Amino acid sequence: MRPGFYARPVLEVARDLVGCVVEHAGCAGVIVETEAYHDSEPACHAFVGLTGRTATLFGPPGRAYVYRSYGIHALLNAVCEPEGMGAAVLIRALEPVRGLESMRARRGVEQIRNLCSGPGKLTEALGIELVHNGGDLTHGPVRITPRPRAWRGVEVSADTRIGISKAVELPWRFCATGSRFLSRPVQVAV
DNA sequence: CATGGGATTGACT
DNA sequence: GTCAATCCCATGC
Repeated sequence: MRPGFYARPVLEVARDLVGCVVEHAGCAGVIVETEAYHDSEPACHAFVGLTGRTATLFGPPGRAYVYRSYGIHALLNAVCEPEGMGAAVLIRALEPVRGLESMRARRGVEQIRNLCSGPGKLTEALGIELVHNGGDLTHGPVRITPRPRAWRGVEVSADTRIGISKAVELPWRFCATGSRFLSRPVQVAV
């Protein structure tokens, strides 16, 4: 990504990352779902301040923050805002575009829609592990590249975040409108 | 040092 | 709808 892309307010980056491409180990997918986290609100790991666990979140923008969830899954985030701010964008779902056979082998499932439709699924599909925590997302090995031409005008929908117990009301989830590869559908207003 | 709580998923009723 | 699997680490004594 261009210099300074990640050193912006996390809500802007979360919206702009939709349509961009995550690559690792010969696999790639277009981001169709993200969530923003910021140290000002209690759902963010950085809310507790600077600790060993959250050091990456407070570090330079444009790095990967990878952590283990529920003892099982590795979840991929992009660190945002200037160094010293604890903020990141959680990558929640991809539309697979390259390396589908490798993804199928790692995931043990065949259906394309089931390969990367969740934050723990996409890290398993691409082979992203805890060792990638702190890595540079512009140079790899885990990389994020700008929107392909076909995704430049993608429409983005906002929704509330998933799977958290605090600050549940914030509309900080961003999805490619109408995508069939989301972890869950966007809540429709009644 | 002991405890407890997850930014989840898949299997099962 | 329920529930277990299972790792990391912040917190509190």
